[in-house]
This record gives sequence, structure tokens and C-alpha cells, in this order.
Amino acid sequence: MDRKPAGRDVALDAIADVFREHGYDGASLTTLSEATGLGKASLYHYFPGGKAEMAAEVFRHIGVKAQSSVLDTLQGGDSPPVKLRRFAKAVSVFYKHGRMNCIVGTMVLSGGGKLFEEQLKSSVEAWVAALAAVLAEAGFGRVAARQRAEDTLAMLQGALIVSRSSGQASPFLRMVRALPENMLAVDPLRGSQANPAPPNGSKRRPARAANKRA
Amino acid sequence: MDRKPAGRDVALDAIADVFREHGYDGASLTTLSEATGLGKASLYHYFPGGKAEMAAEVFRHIGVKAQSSVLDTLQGGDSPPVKLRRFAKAVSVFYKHGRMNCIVGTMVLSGGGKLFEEQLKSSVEAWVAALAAVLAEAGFGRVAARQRAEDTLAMLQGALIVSRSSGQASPFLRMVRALPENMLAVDPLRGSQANPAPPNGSKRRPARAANKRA
DNA sequence: GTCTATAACGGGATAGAC
DNA sequence: GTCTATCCCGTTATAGAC
Repeated sequence: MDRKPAGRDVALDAIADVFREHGYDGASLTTLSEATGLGKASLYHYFPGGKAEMAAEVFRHIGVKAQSSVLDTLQGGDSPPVKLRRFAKAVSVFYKHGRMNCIVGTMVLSGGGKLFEEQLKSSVEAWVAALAAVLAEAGFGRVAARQRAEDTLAMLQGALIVSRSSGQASPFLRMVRALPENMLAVDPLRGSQANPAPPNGSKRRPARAANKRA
Repeated sequence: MDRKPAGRDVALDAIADVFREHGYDGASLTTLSEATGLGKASLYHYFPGGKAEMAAEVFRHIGVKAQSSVLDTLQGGDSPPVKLRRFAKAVSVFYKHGRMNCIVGTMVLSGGGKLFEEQLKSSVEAWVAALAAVLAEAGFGRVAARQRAEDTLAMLQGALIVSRSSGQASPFLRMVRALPENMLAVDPLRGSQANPAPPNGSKRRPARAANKRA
């Protein structure tokens, strides 16, 4: 199998950054040209299919990176809690601790949703399957495991968006820090029937007396 | 105060739909013209500032609708659990039970992020403040209440994206159904230290024996 | 392989008739 | 207020020199 010229893969990183930052519709060939240092014609040399092919290749490229640097942390003989802690660390690094967007979420909402429906779906599926496998290993039923995995991805996506909107990384950091215990907790997304009365502060925070207004 | 012509507000609904569906960059004047039934020049009659003004007005418009049909459910003398259940119902309706995007999240990722930074931030702030007020009323400390409110919004955003990506409403519906109890639960986002061992199925599901592979 | 130049097209925005 | 016609510019995409 003849591998593609070396320039292509390094260009792909720059291209990915542009799509992540500006979305699919917002990424112009001019911008892509500047970001890669290649002229427009050169881009078409590497990607005859134009912008659409660039985006498709970016998905492939990111998918491979995500697999090796994030999802693979869920493999191996360690216990589920250990795996999930590794995973959470890797996720935080992968998204630059909340400062970098998820390109999948970005594409879905910025013009690539219809165009790359299949790739986006299978990307989500890869993450769900990997997480669900660990949860199943931890003792959750098949359906419950998949639901928890989906919910976890949703929280990740949402935390990234909120962090971006507000310009603060803290929502993402909080989410990713709580992720391992949260995923294995008894009923994190269904509420705990055991404790209907809310506490007046958590045990790890100073929890000054609640000052209600008025 | 002279109120604007009637055609403007009905056009605004169609315009909002276009932005929600295609994002800011993806919404062309041609599309907007077709969706509203107005010619381009007529659109400029109503919105001299062009597309940017349309988007800005859409935010205002949606903000008012969100306030009256969703956030106002958190007002009144009822108990926090009652308010949050009302809120969850309203949210589900507001987003067409997972089939409709959040325009704020969409805009952030589709070209309007820089342009409408202030409006987007204040929109998020309105939701956070409204939810945090209820949580404070429920006894949470000021900081914890805001964090929980942020986390809830993040989950909502993420659930909408995952639902859209996967084409299934179930992640969103699950999230919104669990929202009231989840928000008041002891430590939903920080994991419960009391139960390190995961159960083998939840109490409300058949929970067939976990079938691990291999 | 990479460049300059340019074609073909669609975008946002305006003018002016009605 | 709404329309048709038009302008200007940026965009995608290609041709052809080097």
C-alpha cells in the first residue's frame, strides 16, 4: 500500500484546526490556504474533492488520533475505575483542558451535519461502544451501559460548549474531573431516591451559609 | 413606544428556524428570503443591518420566548422540586422533545460566536441565574448552586447535540426526564463516595444479567 | 508539487420602479 | 412595502507556467 506524501498529514492538522475554529461553512479555502501554507491549487492537488474531501479526511485523521490517545486508555486488564481515570485524563488533554472544541460537535452544527452524517454517527458510536464496554465490565446491564455512555458523551459535549460560550474552562474541568466516579456512581442521571432532602453544601467546599436574596 | 410592523415578528420565527438549521454562516439571504416569503430587499427594509441584525433580533426574540415559556416556570411560591419538574416539562416542549436545536449553541459553533459574544453570554447567564436561584432556595450554597446550574445547561446542550448527531431523541428525553431529581440529588456530578461498588442494574429496569463479551 | 492567474458562481447588499 | 435588476466581492475550482 503506497502511503500518501508526507505533506498531506501535516497539512491535515492545520486544516483540522481551521474547521474546529470556524466550522465547515466558515472555513474558506483562503483561510485553509493560509493555515497550511499551501496555495489553493496545492490544496486541490492533495484533496481533489475540495473542501468536502478535506473535511472527510480530517474526520478520519482525528478518529485515529482519538482512538490511540483516548479510547485506547479504556483497553487492558485494569479495573474499570482505573481505566476511567486514565480516560478522563486523556480526554482533558485531548481537548486542551477545555480550550479546544470537539470537531464532531462543531461540524454537526456548522454545515457538515448532512454532508458527513455517516462519519459523524460512526464517530459517536466508537466512543459510546468503548465506554459502554467498560461499564458492562463494571457490572452494568447492556442497555444501562450504553445509556450511561451516551449521557457521558453528552455531558462532555455540553461542557465544551458552555466552556466556550462563557470563555471559562472551569465547567469542562469540573465535568472531566468528576467523570470517573460519576460514571460508576449508583444513579447519577436518574437522581437518588435515598436522599430527597438537599444538603447545605458539599463536603469538599467551604460552603458558606447560603445567602438567599431578598 | 411605536411598535414595529406586524410582518417583522412573524418573519422572525422563520428566520430563527433557518439560523437554527443552517447556522449563522450557512444561512444565506437567499434561504432566508425563501423561508420568510419576503424578497431580499424586503428583508433589508425590516433589518437594515442585514444578516447580523437579523441574528441579533432573533436572539432577542428567542430570549423573550424562553423567558416566558421556560424560565418563568421557575418563579412562584412552589417548592423547588415542583418548580424543576415544571421547568423540565417546559424545556422538553421548548426544544420539541429533542428534535429542535438550541440556537445559542448552534450560533456559537457556526460563525456567530465572535459576533454575538455579549448576547450569547447574557443568554447563558439568564438560564444559569434562574436555575441557581432555585437551587439556592433549595439550600445549596451560592457557588454550588451556580455550578450545578452550569452543569445542567451543559447536559442540556450536550444531550441536544448527541440527539441530533445520532438522529435519536432518546438521549435528550432521558436527560430532561431525570433533570429535576438529578439537580437536587446529593452529589450527582461529583460521584457518591458512599457506594463505590456498582450495582448490577437499576431498580426500574429488568436488568438482565450483564453479558460481557469474550 | 507549488505557484499565479482566472474562470464561474453565489454571497451580501443597494437602487429605483411600482 | 415589495419587487426586479444589478453591483461588488469573496468563494470554490481549474488552467497552465515553472
